[in-house]
Amino acid sequence: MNDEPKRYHHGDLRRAMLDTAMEMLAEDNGWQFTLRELARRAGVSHTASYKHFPDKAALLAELALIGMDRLRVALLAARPPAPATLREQFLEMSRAYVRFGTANPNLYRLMFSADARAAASLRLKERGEAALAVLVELIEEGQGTGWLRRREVYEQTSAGWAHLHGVTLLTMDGLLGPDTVRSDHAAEAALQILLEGLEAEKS
Amino acid sequence: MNDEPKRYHHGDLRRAMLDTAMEMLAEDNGWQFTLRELARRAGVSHTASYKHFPDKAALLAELALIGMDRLRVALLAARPPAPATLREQFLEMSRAYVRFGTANPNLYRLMFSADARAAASLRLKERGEAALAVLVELIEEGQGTGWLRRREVYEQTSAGWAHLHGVTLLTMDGLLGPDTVRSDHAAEAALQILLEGLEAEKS
DNA sequence: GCGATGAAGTTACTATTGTCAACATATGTT
DNA sequence: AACATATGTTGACAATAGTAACTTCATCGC
Repeated sequence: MNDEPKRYHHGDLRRAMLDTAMEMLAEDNGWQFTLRELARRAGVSHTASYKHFPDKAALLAELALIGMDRLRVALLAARPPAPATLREQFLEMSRAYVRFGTANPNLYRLMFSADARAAASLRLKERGEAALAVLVELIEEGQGTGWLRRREVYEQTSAGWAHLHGVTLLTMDGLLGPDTVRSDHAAEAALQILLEGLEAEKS
Repeated sequence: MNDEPKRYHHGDLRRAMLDTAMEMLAEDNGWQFTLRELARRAGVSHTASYKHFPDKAALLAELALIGMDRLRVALLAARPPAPATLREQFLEMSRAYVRFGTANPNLYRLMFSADARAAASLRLKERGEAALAVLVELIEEGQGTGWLRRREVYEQTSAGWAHLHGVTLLTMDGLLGPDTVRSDHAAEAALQILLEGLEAEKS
Protein backbone atom coordinates (compact mmCIF):
# COMPACT_ATOMS: atom_id res chain seq x y z
CA MET A 1 0.00 0.00 0.00
CA ASN A 2 0.92 3.66 0.10
CA ASP A 3 1.54 3.88 -3.63
CA GLU A 4 2.28 7.09 -5.45
CA PRO A 5 -0.68 9.46 -5.38
CA LYS A 6 -1.69 9.54 -9.04
CA ARG A 7 -2.07 6.22 -10.77
CA TYR A 8 -3.74 6.25 -14.10
CA HIS A 9 -5.76 3.28 -13.03
CA HIS A 10 -6.26 4.16 -9.41
CA GLY A 11 -5.29 0.82 -7.95
CA ASP A 12 -8.41 -0.16 -6.08
CA LEU A 13 -11.27 2.03 -7.13
CA ARG A 14 -13.93 -0.39 -6.06
CA ARG A 15 -12.82 -0.24 -2.46
CA ALA A 16 -12.30 3.49 -2.64
CA MET A 17 -15.81 4.05 -3.91
CA LEU A 18 -17.32 1.90 -1.21
CA ASP A 19 -15.37 3.84 1.39
CA THR A 20 -16.39 7.23 0.07
CA ALA A 21 -19.95 6.08 -0.34
CA MET A 22 -19.95 4.94 3.26
CA GLU A 23 -18.84 8.40 4.31
CA MET A 24 -21.49 10.07 2.21
CA LEU A 25 -24.07 7.73 3.64
CA ALA A 26 -23.37 9.21 7.05
CA GLU A 27 -24.27 12.67 5.81
CA ASP A 28 -27.68 14.26 5.80
CA ASN A 29 -29.23 12.88 2.67
CA GLY A 30 -28.66 9.26 3.49
CA TRP A 31 -28.31 7.11 0.41
CA GLN A 32 -29.86 9.74 -1.79
CA PHE A 33 -26.36 10.85 -2.65
CA THR A 34 -25.64 11.03 -6.33
CA LEU A 35 -23.33 8.69 -8.19
CA ARG A 36 -21.75 11.70 -9.82
CA GLU A 37 -20.95 13.36 -6.54
CA LEU A 38 -19.47 10.10 -5.37
CA ALA A 39 -17.27 9.93 -8.45
CA ARG A 40 -16.30 13.55 -7.95
CA ARG A 41 -15.10 12.89 -4.44
CA ALA A 42 -13.26 9.79 -5.50
CA GLY A 43 -11.58 11.85 -8.20
CA VAL A 44 -12.82 9.86 -11.17
CA SER A 45 -15.32 10.46 -13.92
CA HIS A 46 -18.98 9.93 -13.31
CA THR A 47 -19.22 6.67 -15.16
CA ALA A 48 -16.27 4.94 -13.59
CA SER A 49 -18.47 3.22 -11.05
CA TYR A 50 -20.18 1.24 -13.77
CA LYS A 51 -17.03 -0.82 -14.24
CA HIS A 52 -17.44 -2.07 -10.70
CA PHE A 53 -21.16 -2.04 -9.99
CA PRO A 54 -23.97 -2.68 -12.46
CA ASP A 55 -25.95 0.22 -11.07
CA LYS A 56 -26.52 2.35 -8.03
CA ALA A 57 -28.74 -0.24 -6.37
CA ALA A 58 -25.91 -2.76 -6.49
CA LEU A 59 -23.56 -0.29 -4.84
CA LEU A 60 -26.09 0.33 -2.10
CA ALA A 61 -26.64 -3.38 -1.62
CA GLU A 62 -22.92 -3.81 -1.14
CA LEU A 63 -22.92 -1.12 1.52
CA ALA A 64 -25.78 -2.86 3.27
CA LEU A 65 -23.84 -6.12 3.33
CA ILE A 66 -20.83 -4.38 4.80
CA GLY A 67 -23.14 -2.88 7.38
CA MET A 68 -24.37 -6.31 8.42
CA ASP A 69 -20.80 -7.45 8.86
CA ARG A 70 -19.97 -4.43 10.97
CA LEU A 71 -22.98 -5.11 13.11
CA ARG A 72 -21.77 -8.65 13.67
CA VAL A 73 -18.35 -7.38 14.68
CA ALA A 74 -19.86 -4.77 17.00
CA LEU A 75 -21.94 -7.38 18.77
CA LEU A 76 -19.02 -9.73 19.20
CA ALA A 77 -16.84 -6.94 20.51
CA ALA A 78 -19.44 -5.98 23.07
CA ARG A 79 -19.66 -9.42 24.61
CA PRO A 80 -18.38 -9.09 28.15
CA PRO A 81 -15.54 -11.36 29.28
CA ALA A 82 -15.57 -14.41 31.45
CA PRO A 83 -17.18 -13.78 34.81
CA ALA A 84 -20.25 -12.17 33.30
CA THR A 85 -23.62 -13.87 33.60
CA LEU A 86 -25.57 -14.76 30.49
CA ARG A 87 -27.98 -12.00 31.40
CA GLU A 88 -25.20 -9.44 31.54
CA GLN A 89 -23.87 -10.67 28.23
CA PHE A 90 -27.27 -10.43 26.60
CA LEU A 91 -27.93 -6.97 27.95
CA GLU A 92 -24.55 -5.64 26.96
CA MET A 93 -24.87 -6.97 23.46
CA SER A 94 -28.37 -5.59 23.18
CA ARG A 95 -27.11 -2.18 24.14
CA ALA A 96 -24.39 -2.54 21.56
CA TYR A 97 -27.01 -3.36 18.94
CA VAL A 98 -29.00 -0.25 19.67
CA ARG A 99 -25.85 1.85 19.85
CA PHE A 100 -24.75 0.56 16.47
CA GLY A 101 -28.00 1.75 14.96
CA THR A 102 -28.11 5.13 16.60
CA ALA A 103 -24.46 5.74 15.76
CA ASN A 104 -24.98 4.88 12.09
CA PRO A 105 -28.61 5.69 11.45
CA ASN A 106 -28.47 5.90 7.71
CA LEU A 107 -26.42 2.77 7.34
CA TYR A 108 -28.76 0.91 9.63
CA ARG A 109 -31.79 2.10 7.72
CA LEU A 110 -30.16 1.12 4.44
CA MET A 111 -29.48 -2.37 5.73
CA PHE A 112 -33.21 -2.93 6.08
CA SER A 113 -34.39 -0.74 3.25
CA ALA A 114 -36.45 -1.93 0.35
CA ASP A 115 -33.77 -0.50 -1.94
CA ALA A 116 -31.02 -2.71 -0.65
CA ARG A 117 -33.30 -5.68 -0.34
CA ALA A 118 -34.31 -5.48 -3.98
CA ALA A 119 -30.72 -5.89 -5.09
CA ALA A 120 -29.42 -8.40 -2.56
CA SER A 121 -32.32 -10.05 -0.84
CA LEU A 122 -30.75 -13.43 -0.33
CA ARG A 123 -27.26 -12.45 0.70
CA LEU A 124 -28.63 -9.74 2.95
CA LYS A 125 -30.75 -12.21 4.83
CA GLU A 126 -27.81 -14.54 5.28
CA ARG A 127 -25.48 -11.84 6.50
CA GLY A 128 -28.13 -10.50 8.80
CA GLU A 129 -28.64 -13.87 10.36
CA ALA A 130 -24.90 -14.27 10.68
CA ALA A 131 -24.77 -11.03 12.61
CA LEU A 132 -27.43 -12.25 14.97
CA ALA A 133 -25.89 -15.67 15.44
CA VAL A 134 -24.21 -14.63 18.67
CA LEU A 135 -27.52 -13.75 20.21
CA VAL A 136 -29.02 -17.01 19.06
CA GLU A 137 -26.21 -18.93 20.72
CA LEU A 138 -26.78 -17.02 23.89
CA ILE A 139 -30.44 -17.91 23.85
CA GLU A 140 -29.73 -21.57 23.29
CA GLU A 141 -27.25 -21.57 26.11
CA GLY A 142 -29.67 -19.70 28.33
CA GLN A 143 -32.34 -22.31 27.79
CA GLY A 144 -29.82 -24.97 28.74
CA THR A 145 -28.89 -23.38 32.04
CA GLY A 146 -32.49 -22.69 32.91
CA TRP A 147 -32.02 -18.95 32.73
CA LEU A 148 -34.55 -18.64 29.93
CA ARG A 149 -37.99 -20.07 29.59
CA ARG A 150 -38.14 -23.19 27.43
CA ARG A 151 -39.54 -22.40 24.01
CA GLU A 152 -38.68 -22.89 20.39
CA VAL A 153 -35.41 -21.03 20.02
CA TYR A 154 -36.53 -19.31 16.85
CA GLU A 155 -39.51 -17.88 18.66
CA GLN A 156 -37.32 -16.19 21.22
CA THR A 157 -34.86 -15.16 18.58
CA SER A 158 -37.63 -13.57 16.56
CA ALA A 159 -38.97 -11.73 19.57
CA GLY A 160 -35.51 -10.56 20.56
CA TRP A 161 -34.47 -9.35 17.14
CA ALA A 162 -37.78 -7.63 16.53
CA HIS A 163 -37.56 -5.91 19.87
CA LEU A 164 -34.02 -4.69 19.30
CA HIS A 165 -34.88 -3.60 15.78
CA GLY A 166 -37.85 -1.64 17.02
CA VAL A 167 -36.04 0.02 19.89
CA THR A 168 -33.21 0.98 17.57
CA LEU A 169 -35.42 2.52 14.91
CA LEU A 170 -37.75 4.34 17.26
CA THR A 171 -34.80 5.75 19.14
CA MET A 172 -33.26 6.94 15.90
CA ASP A 173 -36.54 8.59 14.99
CA GLY A 174 -36.85 10.29 18.33
CA LEU A 175 -40.11 8.48 18.93
CA LEU A 176 -39.19 6.35 21.85
CA GLY A 177 -39.66 8.09 25.17
CA PRO A 178 -42.09 10.85 26.05
CA ASP A 179 -39.30 13.27 25.14
CA THR A 180 -35.75 13.11 23.86
CA VAL A 181 -34.34 13.48 27.35
CA ARG A 182 -35.80 10.26 28.60
CA SER A 183 -35.35 8.33 25.38
CA ASP A 184 -32.22 6.58 26.61
CA HIS A 185 -34.01 5.52 29.72
CA ALA A 186 -36.97 4.34 27.71
CA ALA A 187 -34.67 2.21 25.57
CA GLU A 188 -33.04 0.69 28.60
CA ALA A 189 -36.39 -0.05 30.20
CA ALA A 190 -37.58 -1.65 26.98
CA LEU A 191 -34.63 -4.00 27.07
CA GLN A 192 -35.43 -4.98 30.65
CA ILE A 193 -39.00 -5.68 29.66
CA LEU A 194 -37.85 -7.87 26.80
CA LEU A 195 -35.71 -9.86 29.20
CA GLU A 196 -38.58 -10.29 31.58
CA GLY A 197 -40.52 -11.85 28.74
CA LEU A 198 -37.72 -14.22 27.91
CA GLU A 199 -36.56 -15.26 31.34
CA ALA A 200 -37.93 -18.14 33.34
CA GLU A 201 -39.90 -17.27 36.44
CA LYS A 202 -37.64 -16.55 39.34
CA SER A 203 -37.65 -19.60 41.60
CA MET B 1 -69.71 14.04 -6.29
CA ASN B 2 -70.07 12.39 -9.70
CA ASP B 3 -69.71 15.65 -11.61
CA GLU B 4 -69.40 15.80 -15.35
CA PRO B 5 -66.18 14.11 -16.49
CA LYS B 6 -64.15 17.07 -17.68
CA ARG B 7 -63.99 20.09 -15.46
CA TYR B 8 -61.49 22.69 -16.38
CA HIS B 9 -60.54 23.04 -12.76
CA HIS B 10 -60.97 19.45 -11.65
CA GLY B 11 -62.90 20.16 -8.45
CA ASP B 12 -60.66 18.67 -5.82
CA LEU B 13 -57.29 17.96 -7.31
CA ARG B 14 -55.51 17.93 -3.99
CA ARG B 15 -57.54 15.02 -2.75
CA ALA B 16 -57.35 13.28 -6.11
CA MET B 17 -53.58 13.49 -6.14
CA LEU B 18 -53.30 12.14 -2.63
CA ASP B 19 -55.55 9.27 -3.59
CA THR B 20 -53.64 8.43 -6.74
CA ALA B 21 -50.36 8.80 -4.92
CA MET B 22 -51.59 6.40 -2.28
CA GLU B 23 -52.37 3.88 -5.00
CA MET B 24 -48.98 4.32 -6.60
CA LEU B 25 -47.37 3.94 -3.22
CA ALA B 26 -48.76 0.44 -3.04
CA GLU B 27 -46.98 -0.50 -6.24
CA ASP B 28 -43.50 -1.88 -6.57
CA ASN B 29 -41.37 1.20 -6.43
CA GLY B 30 -42.75 2.53 -3.19
CA TRP B 31 -42.55 6.28 -2.96
CA GLN B 32 -40.03 6.46 -5.74
CA PHE B 33 -42.88 7.16 -8.09
CA THR B 34 -42.46 10.25 -10.18
CA LEU B 35 -44.47 13.42 -9.78
CA ARG B 36 -44.96 13.47 -13.51
CA GLU B 37 -46.41 9.99 -13.61
CA LEU B 38 -48.67 10.96 -10.76
CA ALA B 39 -49.89 13.97 -12.72
CA ARG B 40 -50.34 11.81 -15.81
CA ARG B 41 -52.60 9.40 -13.95
CA ALA B 42 -54.56 12.21 -12.40
CA GLY B 43 -55.00 13.64 -15.88
CA VAL B 44 -53.33 16.98 -15.24
CA SER B 45 -50.11 18.62 -16.33
CA HIS B 46 -46.86 17.78 -14.61
CA THR B 47 -46.68 20.95 -12.57
CA ALA B 48 -50.22 21.00 -11.28
CA SER B 49 -49.18 19.46 -7.99
CA TYR B 50 -47.15 22.54 -7.11
CA LYS B 51 -50.35 24.48 -6.57
CA HIS B 52 -51.15 22.12 -3.71
CA PHE B 53 -47.84 20.94 -2.34
CA PRO B 54 -44.59 22.89 -2.14
CA ASP B 55 -42.61 19.89 -3.34
CA LYS B 56 -42.59 16.15 -3.50
CA ALA B 57 -41.41 15.76 0.07
CA ALA B 58 -44.46 17.64 1.29
CA LEU B 59 -46.73 15.35 -0.68
CA LEU B 60 -45.04 12.32 0.83
CA ALA B 61 -45.28 13.79 4.30
CA GLU B 62 -49.00 14.21 3.80
CA LEU B 63 -49.31 10.58 2.81
CA ALA B 64 -47.43 9.59 5.92
CA LEU B 65 -49.82 11.57 8.09
CA ILE B 66 -52.78 9.93 6.45
CA GLY B 67 -51.12 6.59 7.10
CA MET B 68 -50.84 7.36 10.80
CA ASP B 69 -54.52 8.19 10.89
CA ARG B 70 -55.42 4.98 9.14
CA LEU B 71 -53.33 3.05 11.60
CA ARG B 72 -55.23 4.67 14.45
CA VAL B 73 -58.52 3.72 12.86
CA ALA B 74 -57.36 0.17 12.22
CA LEU B 75 -56.36 -0.27 15.84
CA LEU B 76 -59.63 1.11 17.13
CA ALA B 77 -61.61 -1.08 14.77
CA ALA B 78 -59.76 -4.16 15.97
CA ARG B 79 -60.59 -3.64 19.62
CA PRO B 80 -62.79 -6.55 20.64
CA PRO B 81 -66.18 -5.81 22.18
CA ALA B 82 -67.32 -6.03 25.75
CA PRO B 83 -66.66 -9.41 27.29
CA ALA B 84 -63.04 -9.51 26.16
CA THR B 85 -60.26 -9.41 28.71
CA LEU B 86 -57.66 -6.69 28.57
CA ARG B 87 -55.20 -9.29 27.43
CA GLU B 88 -57.41 -10.29 24.54
CA GLN B 89 -57.90 -6.68 23.61
CA PHE B 90 -54.19 -6.04 23.65
CA LEU B 91 -53.38 -9.10 21.60
CA GLU B 92 -56.05 -8.43 19.04
CA MET B 93 -54.92 -4.85 18.56
CA SER B 94 -51.32 -5.95 18.35
CA ARG B 95 -52.22 -8.35 15.59
CA ALA B 96 -54.08 -5.56 13.86
CA TYR B 97 -50.98 -3.37 14.09
CA VAL B 98 -48.80 -5.97 12.42
CA ARG B 99 -51.46 -6.71 9.85
CA PHE B 100 -51.72 -3.03 8.98
CA GLY B 101 -48.01 -2.95 8.25
CA THR B 102 -47.82 -6.13 6.24
CA ALA B 103 -50.92 -5.16 4.26
CA ASN B 104 -49.48 -1.72 3.40
CA PRO B 105 -45.74 -2.22 3.50
CA ASN B 106 -44.72 0.80 1.51
CA LEU B 107 -47.08 3.10 3.34
CA TYR B 108 -45.86 1.79 6.66
CA ARG B 109 -42.25 2.28 5.65
CA LEU B 110 -42.98 5.77 4.47
CA MET B 111 -44.59 6.66 7.77
CA PHE B 112 -41.27 6.04 9.51
CA SER B 113 -38.96 7.05 6.70
CA ALA B 114 -36.37 9.76 6.93
CA ASP B 115 -37.97 11.36 3.87
CA ALA B 116 -41.32 11.89 5.51
CA ARG B 117 -39.75 12.82 8.80
CA ALA B 118 -37.70 15.57 7.22
CA ALA B 119 -40.81 17.30 5.96
CA ALA B 120 -43.22 16.75 8.83
CA SER B 121 -41.26 15.74 11.88
CA LEU B 122 -43.48 17.37 14.47
CA ARG B 123 -46.89 16.56 13.11
CA LEU B 124 -45.80 13.03 12.32
CA LYS B 125 -44.76 12.41 15.89
CA GLU B 126 -48.06 13.76 17.17
CA ARG B 127 -50.17 11.71 14.81
CA GLY B 128 -48.12 8.63 15.56
CA GLU B 129 -48.66 9.05 19.26
CA ALA B 130 -52.34 9.62 18.62
CA ALA B 131 -52.49 6.31 16.79
CA LEU B 132 -50.89 4.56 19.72
CA ALA B 133 -53.05 6.25 22.31
CA VAL B 134 -55.42 3.30 22.48
CA LEU B 135 -52.62 1.00 23.45
CA VAL B 136 -51.41 3.43 26.06
CA GLU B 137 -54.86 3.54 27.61
CA LEU B 138 -54.95 -0.21 27.67
CA ILE B 139 -51.63 -0.30 29.48
CA GLU B 140 -52.76 2.23 32.06
CA GLU B 141 -55.92 0.30 32.64
CA GLY B 142 -53.98 -2.93 32.86
CA GLN B 143 -51.75 -1.55 35.56
CA GLY B 144 -54.84 -0.50 37.45
CA THR B 145 -56.44 -3.93 37.43
CA GLY B 146 -53.20 -5.63 38.35
CA TRP B 147 -52.97 -7.39 35.01
CA LEU B 148 -49.71 -5.64 34.19
CA ARG B 149 -46.61 -5.16 36.23
CA ARG B 150 -46.35 -1.75 37.86
CA ARG B 151 -43.88 0.44 36.01
CA GLU B 152 -43.70 3.85 34.45
CA VAL B 153 -46.36 3.71 31.76
CA TYR B 154 -44.08 5.23 29.18
CA GLU B 155 -41.57 2.46 29.72
CA GLN B 156 -44.10 -0.19 28.87
CA THR B 157 -45.47 1.87 26.04
CA SER B 158 -42.01 2.23 24.60
CA ALA B 159 -41.33 -1.46 24.88
CA GLY B 160 -44.68 -2.31 23.36
CA TRP B 161 -44.43 0.05 20.43
CA ALA B 162 -40.86 -0.91 19.70
CA HIS B 163 -41.77 -4.56 19.77
CA LEU B 164 -44.72 -4.14 17.43
CA HIS B 165 -42.69 -1.94 15.14
CA GLY B 166 -39.93 -4.51 14.96
CA VAL B 167 -42.22 -7.47 14.41
CA THR B 168 -44.01 -5.59 11.68
CA LEU B 169 -40.90 -4.57 9.80
CA LEU B 170 -39.09 -7.88 10.10
CA THR B 171 -42.20 -9.70 8.94
CA MET B 172 -42.48 -7.37 5.97
CA ASP B 173 -38.86 -8.05 5.12
CA GLY B 174 -39.27 -11.80 5.40
CA LEU B 175 -36.68 -11.86 8.15
CA LEU B 176 -38.78 -13.02 11.02
CA GLY B 177 -39.02 -16.76 11.27
CA PRO B 178 -36.52 -19.37 10.11
CA ASP B 179 -38.48 -19.45 6.85
CA THR B 180 -41.47 -17.69 5.35
CA VAL B 181 -43.75 -20.56 6.25
CA ARG B 182 -43.30 -20.14 9.95
CA SER B 183 -43.10 -16.35 9.90
CA ASP B 184 -46.68 -15.92 11.00
CA HIS B 185 -46.12 -18.24 13.88
CA ALA B 186 -42.93 -16.43 14.80
CA ALA B 187 -44.80 -13.14 14.86
CA GLU B 188 -47.51 -14.58 17.07
CA ALA B 189 -44.95 -16.06 19.44
CA ALA B 190 -43.14 -12.75 19.61
CA LEU B 191 -46.34 -11.07 20.72
CA GLN B 192 -46.80 -13.64 23.46
CA ILE B 193 -43.26 -13.05 24.65
CA LEU B 194 -43.88 -9.32 24.77
CA LEU B 195 -46.93 -9.90 26.91
CA GLU B 196 -45.01 -12.13 29.26
CA GLY B 197 -42.60 -9.26 29.76
CA LEU B 198 -45.39 -6.84 30.51
CA GLU B 199 -47.66 -8.94 32.65
CA ALA B 200 -47.45 -9.30 36.39
CA GLU B 201 -46.37 -12.69 37.71
CA LYS B 202 -49.23 -15.10 37.76
CA SER B 203 -50.45 -15.40 41.35
C1' DG C 1 11.29 -8.40 -25.04
C1' DC C 2 6.59 -7.81 -27.24
C1' DG C 3 2.27 -7.60 -29.16
C1' DA C 4 -2.44 -8.70 -28.36
C1' DT C 5 -6.21 -9.04 -25.13
C1' DG C 6 -9.10 -7.42 -21.96
C1' DA C 7 -9.83 -4.71 -17.72
C1' DA C 8 -10.31 0.01 -16.00
C1' DG C 9 -11.43 4.95 -17.16
C1' DT C 10 -13.08 8.67 -20.03
C1' DT C 11 -16.01 11.51 -23.15
C1' DA C 12 -20.23 12.36 -25.37
C1' DC C 13 -25.00 11.49 -25.52
C1' DT C 14 -30.01 10.20 -24.24
C1' DA C 15 -34.10 10.10 -21.71
C1' DT C 16 -36.20 11.56 -17.38
C1' DT C 17 -36.73 14.08 -13.47
C1' DG C 18 -37.90 18.00 -9.92
C1' DT C 19 -38.66 22.62 -9.94
C1' DC C 20 -39.33 27.46 -11.59
C1' DA C 21 -41.25 31.41 -14.18
C1' DA C 22 -44.52 33.26 -17.19
C1' DC C 23 -48.80 32.78 -18.98
C1' DA C 24 -53.99 31.32 -19.19
C1' DT C 25 -58.48 30.43 -17.30
C1' DA C 26 -62.03 29.79 -14.22
C1' DT C 27 -64.38 31.52 -9.62
C1' DG C 28 -66.37 34.37 -6.50
C1' DT C 29 -66.71 38.97 -4.35
C1' DT C 30 -67.95 43.51 -4.67
C1' DA D 1 -69.38 43.76 -15.03
C1' DA D 2 -64.75 43.76 -13.45
C1' DC D 3 -61.12 42.63 -10.70
C1' DA D 4 -58.36 39.53 -7.65
C1' DT D 5 -57.32 35.04 -6.59
C1' DA D 6 -56.98 30.27 -6.81
C1' DT D 7 -56.09 26.76 -10.02
C1' DG D 8 -53.84 24.79 -14.32
C1' DT D 9 -50.79 24.82 -18.37
C1' DT D 10 -46.57 25.56 -21.32
C1' DG D 11 -42.01 25.73 -21.80
C1' DA D 12 -37.70 25.98 -19.97
C1' DC D 13 -33.40 24.57 -16.96
C1' DA D 14 -30.07 22.09 -14.50
C1' DA D 15 -29.10 17.63 -12.73
C1' DT D 16 -29.37 12.71 -12.81
C1' DA D 17 -28.91 7.43 -13.98
C1' DG D 18 -27.48 4.86 -17.45
C1' DT D 19 -25.40 3.48 -22.53
C1' DA D 20 -22.16 3.43 -26.21
C1' DA D 21 -17.93 4.14 -28.27
C1' DC D 22 -13.38 5.45 -27.53
C1' DT D 23 -8.60 5.44 -24.89
C1' DT D 24 -5.09 3.82 -21.84
C1' DC D 25 -2.68 0.62 -19.49
C1' DA D 26 -1.17 -3.81 -17.35
C1' DT D 27 -0.52 -8.52 -17.96
C1' DC D 28 0.41 -12.97 -20.07
C1' DG D 29 1.62 -16.23 -23.73
C1' DC D 30 5.19 -16.55 -26.62
